[in-house]
Order: sequence, then structure tokens, then C-alpha cells
Amino acid sequence: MNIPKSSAPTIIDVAERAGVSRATASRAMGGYGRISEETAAAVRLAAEELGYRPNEIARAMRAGKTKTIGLVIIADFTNAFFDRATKAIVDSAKARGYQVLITNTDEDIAAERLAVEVLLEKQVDGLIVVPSTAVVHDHLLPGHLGTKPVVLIDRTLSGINATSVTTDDFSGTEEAVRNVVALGHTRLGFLIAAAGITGTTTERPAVLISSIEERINGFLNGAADCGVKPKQQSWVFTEDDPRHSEAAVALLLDSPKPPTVIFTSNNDMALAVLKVAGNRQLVIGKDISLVTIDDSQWLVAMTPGITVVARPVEELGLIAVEKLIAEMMDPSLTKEKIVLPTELIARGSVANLVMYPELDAERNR
Amino acid sequence: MNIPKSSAPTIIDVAERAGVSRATASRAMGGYGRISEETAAAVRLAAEELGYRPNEIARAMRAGKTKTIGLVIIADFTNAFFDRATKAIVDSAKARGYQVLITNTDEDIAAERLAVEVLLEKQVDGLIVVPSTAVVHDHLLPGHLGTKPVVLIDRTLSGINATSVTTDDFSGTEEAVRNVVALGHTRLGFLIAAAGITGTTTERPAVLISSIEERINGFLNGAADCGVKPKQQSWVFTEDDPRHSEAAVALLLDSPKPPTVIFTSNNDMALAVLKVAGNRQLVIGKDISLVTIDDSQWLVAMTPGITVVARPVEELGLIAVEKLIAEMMDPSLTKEKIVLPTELIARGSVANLVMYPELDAERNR
DNA sequence: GAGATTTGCGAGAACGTTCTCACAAATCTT
DNA sequence: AAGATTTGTGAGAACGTTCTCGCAAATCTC
Repeated sequence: MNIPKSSAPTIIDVAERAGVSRATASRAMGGYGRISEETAAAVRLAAEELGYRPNEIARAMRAGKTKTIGLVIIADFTNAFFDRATKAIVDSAKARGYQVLITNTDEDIAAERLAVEVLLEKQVDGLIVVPSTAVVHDHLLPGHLGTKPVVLIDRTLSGINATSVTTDDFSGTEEAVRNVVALGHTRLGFLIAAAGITGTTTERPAVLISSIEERINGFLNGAADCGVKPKQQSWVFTEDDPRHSEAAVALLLDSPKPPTVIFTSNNDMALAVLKVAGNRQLVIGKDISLVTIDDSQWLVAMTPGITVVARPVEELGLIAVEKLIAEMMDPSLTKEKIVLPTELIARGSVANLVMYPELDAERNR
Repeated sequence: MNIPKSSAPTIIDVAERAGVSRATASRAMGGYGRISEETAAAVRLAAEELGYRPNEIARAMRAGKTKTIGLVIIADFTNAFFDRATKAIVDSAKARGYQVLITNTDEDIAAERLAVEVLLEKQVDGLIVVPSTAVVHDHLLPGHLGTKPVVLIDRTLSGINATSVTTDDFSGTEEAVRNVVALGHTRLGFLIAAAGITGTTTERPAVLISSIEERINGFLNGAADCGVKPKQQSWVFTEDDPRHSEAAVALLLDSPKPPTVIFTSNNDMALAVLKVAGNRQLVIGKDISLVTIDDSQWLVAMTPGITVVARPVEELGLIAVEKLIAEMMDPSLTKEKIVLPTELIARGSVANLVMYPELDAERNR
């Protein structure tokens, strides 16, 4: 009887060693049903001695639940959203007894499709998705997902009745515009990374993911409110890639009436501004001002610190997990569109042209 | 017969619809065994019509393999390693047909223990671990892991016969020291984040994780080689936390003979140097020089760019996945200690004191 | 054209759980 | 002390696969 088993001990091995049936051993380990404390102790001892580890796959099979959440996310270039969101989701899920299966789509819809499929085959109990596309695709629709709930984060999709957790980028951007105008800026640039674009263009693409749409609308609304004319605005849309985004920055800076402040739609773009400014010996917060979105430690450590529309990414991840689990428990729950507030954190990257009007070289001509 | 099934269709439903047995349906879907092309087509059609999706949990149960890798990682503050490694591992695993279950330990050994346990219960086929501890713990030993292989990344552990993939931080740091000394620096500071320390101290802790150990030894070796006396070196060990690390930077800068260059053991520390320097109006690359480890887009976008010992994190993740899968296939494979080369990327954050000796205020007194 | 081989398919077991049910023994009723 | 209840236990099914057999029909051999 002391032939060492080659494979991991099962509940049957535990039962045999404790001299009870499979059912009793299971009851002892699971702590349910009627069982005497005496036998329960004996079973626990046997399990301990054997180094028994319950097989969650078998459990999942029986229960029809895996206690696993699938995460479909975009690992972007600077990872400003990816890393914080991933960590928040993993930690929140763990706190609720769930594990996270993670897949990266690199903003590719085919990869996203496949990822959803694989995750579903792996029987995840629910999905958290950063949709990489602006228009609805069937792979996220109930018909395809069966009974598995999905929570969208960072971006919404119209035409789908799913819970989403996003941030109020409209108000965030609007507030940033107001703030900048109050500091005396009159010529505003906006550098936008958009999927599906090749190279660089000043034409607004037909479809944009919802969060970018919000930022643009917030910008427009804020500008209109503050009396900034379209002529005083310069727009560039670019592929999210260092070469093109740096070219886009050059485009903004080399225009006849260059903006005094550049808004960037993500931190890849902010990076491009920083690089080009550095190359041209332009000092941030003096020669050129910068406002970006999504805070990070780097943005505060720079000199000057970069003014930013901060989004509560950790909270967003936490809420996504909570809502998803709630929907797993009760599929009849009404789907919500949750929008979290952003916060403008003013640092030194926006020049005060009211106090130092001489910084606006253009206006002084 | 057209009562819509409430739960997802199984292979049995497919078999019924195609009018064949379970076994035949399975053969058709799996593409193995003897089966006529005719029936195979009929089964595929039935599966298609039903929207059949194979249940990987059931498959895993039967096969004893889940095609899943468990990742136990540390989501650090700046995430300089976490995000790149995670992405690389997830992508590499996907390319090989594996999914990744991810857990975060926050550098806590108890959390790591639990994470390993949970992952093992979920029947992952193997583990990739960033060990959060410097001394071996039994939870990573074969006795505890059973037949499941583990690959250590970023850090090694002595006393354990496991494959590890790390970087040559010894040579990397040594090279950085040489480079800095060649630029005329004679007083070198080293700011080190170490787990288990409370607050700030100049005493070297008894145990340090291997990568930090390497960096320290590389520094010492380089310094000795270049004739930099211990008196010309200042060391601070600190808790990895903004408050303490900033205090540690102050400690370095306020010493009677402050270093002209600070080496930092990770990017949280580099951040601390940047912040304190900014607050004190000290210009990086002029008033104080900085060399850190692990490249990131931020480090190149800053002005000046930060000189860095770059580690091939993506390659490290890829190799870890490859080696792990190889060991899953063949458990008798000999365990390797793989050490990848680092690369010194010189940017503008180290002042050239040979060309501009006046920048060393101290020496000029 | 009778035996040997190949081909195609189905029955049933197995993976490791948990849970329902049945049933004997122990304890409680009055 | 006889019936009613409670308590503890085990047998067996089920979850959805895959795979090993066995067997009949079809095809090949000479």
C-alpha cells in the first residue's frame, strides 16, 4: 500500500486512506452535509498526509462554473491603461475568489474574436473586454456569448445591451480646455491617435472608438464655450506609432500659426510631443504647453510635471469586476452604463500666458 | 425536437442532430480516427448549425492537460517590468496555443504561496514565477509542485533545481560604472530599493533578491576596477515607496561630499531622483547625473533622455514560455540558468565632467 | 467466391468531483 | 418499549469529453 502514486492524489486516495467512502471524504473536505466531527478529522488528516489538492477542473466540470474571468485587453505602447487596469482587475477578482485568464488583442478585431472564442471554450464565467473596434461585432452579442455576461471597459459600443464602465472623458477634456483658455491660450492643438488610420491626416475619420469621440466632443464643446474659433484649432489624426505621431507633432508645430498648447489623446502621443519638443529645444510649459490623459508616475516626476486629465483606472477595474460577478449571479440584472468622473490635475506643463504673454511668440509679432 | 436548449450545446447534441453516435461526432470534430468524409461533413454541419463550442474543461479533464500556464508576477509601482513581461508572456503563450492565468503577489510571500496553490488547483500545466523572496521556499520545490515544471524569471533562487531566465545585471551595472567614470565622475551614489526594509538605511541588508545582488556586485566590481574608493561611494537602501525613496535621495544629495551621479536599482527609484531633483531645481545631466535600469518610452522622451541599462524583457518572456513548454513536454529536460545580456544605452542624463569639469561643484571648491 | 483485410461506426469506460438518494444505526418521543 | 425522528454513511449518477475496443459491412486477395 505504500507504492508512491505517480500522479497527484485524488479524493479517492484520501477516502481510502481514511477508510471511508468517496462521498464522505468529499463531505469532509467540502464541509457540507451531515458528517461526524470524528470522521471529518480523520479525512482531513489523510488529506494532509497525502498532500491532497482538490482538482478545480473536475469541480468546474461538475459545477458548471470555473470561477474564472476572461480579460480581453489591449496592451498598448505606453501601457498607461493596460497595466493599471490589469492589476486592478486581477486583484479585485482575486479578492472575490476569481482568477483571471488574460489575452491581448493589440487592437486587432480578428485577434479579439479569436480571444473571445478561446475564453468561452475555456468556460470562463464572464468576460471583461476593451473592445478594439468602434462598431458592434456579433462576437460580443448575447447570441454568441450564450448566457455568459460581458462587461465593456474603457470604451462603449452602441447597439449592444451590455454593462460598460467608462470615464467621463467629455467633461474631462472640456474642463481641460477651459483651464487652458483661462491661462491665456488661444490657439489649441489636438493630437489624436486613431486606429485604422495610416500615416497622418487632418481629416476626421468616419468612425472612432467611443472614448476618443468623447474627448473630441469635449474639446469642441469647451472651445466653443470659451469662444475659441475653429480657425484657432489645429487637428491631427495619426497612426499610433512613434514615427507617424512624431511627424504629426511636427505638422502641428510647423503650421503658420502653431498652437501654444497641444492636447494629446493618449500617452503615446504625449511622448511624441515630448520627444519632438526635446529635439527642437522647446521647453515644455514655456515654448509649448501640453495636456494629456491618464496619469502616471512619470508625468509627475518630469520637470515640469505634465498637466493631465486623470482617470480612475483602478476604480474602473474594480467596478467592472463587481458588476460582472453580480451579473453572473443574477443574469436578469439590468445592464448599466457606468461613467466615472475624471479629474484635471494641473501641473507645470501649461504656460501661464496671462502672466507671461511674451511666451506666445506668435501673438507678439 | 426544436425546444431551444437552455444550456450550450454539447457534442451529444451535435451527434443527435447529425444522427450519429457521440464517438463519431467527436471523431469528426477532432479530425482523428477512421471516419468517412461524408459523415464528417454532416457532423460539421450540425455543429455549425447548433453553434457548438467544445468544452475545454471537459477536454482538460480527460486529457489531464489544460493548455494553461500560470503566471505569478509582481505588479510593481512603475510596472516597468510587469507590463512588458506580462504582454510578452501572454503573446508568446498564445502563439504556442496556451492561455495565461495571471496572479499578482505585490512582493508578498504569503500571497505568492497562495497564488501557486490556486494555480495548481486550477491544474495549470506549468508555472512562470517572479519569486518575491530571496531565500528558497518549499512552495516552489518539486515535492510541492508534483510534476508541474516551473520557470523562474527576473530573479533566481539558489537551492532549487529549476530553469531560470534572468539578465546579466552584473555586467550591465559594471559597464555603466565604467562608462560613468570615463565621463569624469568620481563620486558615485547608489539608490537601492529592497524588500523587507523599513524606511531608509545605509546598512546593507543580509538578504537581497538575486537581481539586486547582481547589480550591487557589478557596481562594486566596476568601481574597484576603475579605482573608485569606497569613500567615494555612497549607498542608500530604502523601502520601495515614494516617501522613503525621496528621503533617500535627499540623504544622498545632502551628504557632505554628494555623489555627482546616482545609480538607481529600479525605475521607482529613478522617479524619486527625478522628483527630488525637480523640486530642488537641479538639472538632470548637469547638476546631477542619473543612470537607471530597464528602459521605457518615458526615459527616452525626457529631456535629457535618461541613460539606462536596458534589459531584453520581451525576449526574456518569450524564452521563459519556450522553456516551460519544453519542460512540460519532456520533464527530464535538464534545467538551465539562462542569462540574457543587457545593453547600456547612453543618453543625456550623465554629465560629461571631462569636457565640463565646472559642473562638479564639489571638486571646484 | 471464400477467406483475409480494411473501413466505419457505436458501446462503454475513464478523468475527479459533488450531490441526491437510500438505508442502517442511533437517538428521541410518549 | 414501540414508533418517529435524527444522524452518519455509501452507492451511483452526472458533468462533456476522448479513446479503446469490438463488431458488422465493405472491400480486397488469390
